[in-house]
Amino acid sequence: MSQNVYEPHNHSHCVDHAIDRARSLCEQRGARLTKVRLRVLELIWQSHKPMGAYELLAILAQEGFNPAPPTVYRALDFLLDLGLVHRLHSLNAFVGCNHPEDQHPACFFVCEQCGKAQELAADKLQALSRQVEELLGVTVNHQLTELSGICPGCKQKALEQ
Amino acid sequence: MSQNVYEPHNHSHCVDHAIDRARSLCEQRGARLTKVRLRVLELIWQSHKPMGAYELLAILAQEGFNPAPPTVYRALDFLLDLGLVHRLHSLNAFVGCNHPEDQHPACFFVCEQCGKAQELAADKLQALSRQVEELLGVTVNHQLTELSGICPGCKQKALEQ
DNA sequence: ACGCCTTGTGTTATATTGTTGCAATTCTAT
DNA sequence: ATAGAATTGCAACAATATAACACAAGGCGT
Ligand SMILES: [Zn+2]
Ligand SMILES: [Zn+2]
Ligand SMILES: [Zn+2]
Ligand SMILES: [Zn+2]
Repeated sequence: MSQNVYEPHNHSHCVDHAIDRARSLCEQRGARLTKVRLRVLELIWQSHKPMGAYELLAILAQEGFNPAPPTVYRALDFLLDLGLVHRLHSLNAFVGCNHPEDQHPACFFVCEQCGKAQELAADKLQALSRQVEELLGVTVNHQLTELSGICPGCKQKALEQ
Repeated sequence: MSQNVYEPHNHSHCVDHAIDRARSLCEQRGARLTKVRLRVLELIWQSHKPMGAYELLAILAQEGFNPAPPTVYRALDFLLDLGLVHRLHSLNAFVGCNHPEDQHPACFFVCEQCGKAQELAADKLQALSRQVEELLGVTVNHQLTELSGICPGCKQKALEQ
């Protein structure tokens, strides 16, 4: 289990670690972490709130990058392939992964109020996957669980009003 | 656990049951299962392959319904609210639910080859939900798990070629 | 350094999916 | 009958994602 993003924490640690791991993972895999790709990853890690492709694109455009959709989608595809980010389909958004080294089924809780996403360790989910394989005789290739609701902070704010 | 859609079965039973339950659920809730709504539900149940909104719309248009996007999205919203269909975000598609009576976290396996979707009983998932609530102090409102891979039939076909 | 191949990028256009707003109609209940 | 609510028709439009093709940059053996 990773840290809890709903609690105060030194977020620059999140960012630094993410970028470091991205660099070493790329080196290890012989992949090129180019300027756009790195910048997209940085932007995604600016907060724990998943970002949309066009939200990213707008910022890239301001910063002088080629302001066309393929720019950001290519970078995102690259990052997704390496496991450096996850895609949250229910939000059409992307969020950084905090343990890209090992492939894993993604599981996220997203606060419907503040939008922050917390990735969860997926031991149970791996088990689910195996169970489904036995039950149906299928082979599972991908798996994504998306939970949403209200985080403690937003509950508190709601009470105060 | 529901039946296995990857095995041969009398599919008209699936359809009939689904429509019957839809009618009684609507009556019970004082909701109106209008012509468009019923037709959309029927179309969705034509197979176990999730259908896209515009795929549905094209058929509706052929059948003389108002051929504008809101037509189908409104019907889908209605069906989603009642729990008669589930939305598979990773496919941008919709599939019938086989036990709409009780609200439940959705869990589907979708074959990447033939596209058929099997809904799975979610005992473990309900447990996951509670676990996440305790762990993070959050309240879970929605939950969706989407698995994908290859079903037995498609494995077999692959071998034969 | 040179050519060669692979990978990444620029550019334009287009496809797909989903929403908003408002008027007209139909249903329902008093 | 009539008021209020739910449903539908209609016309734009917004948001998300991909295709196709040309060009540039980097990596590699010679
Ligand atoms: Zn952080
Ligand atoms: Zn992850
Ligand atoms: Zn069936
Ligand atoms: Zn269901």
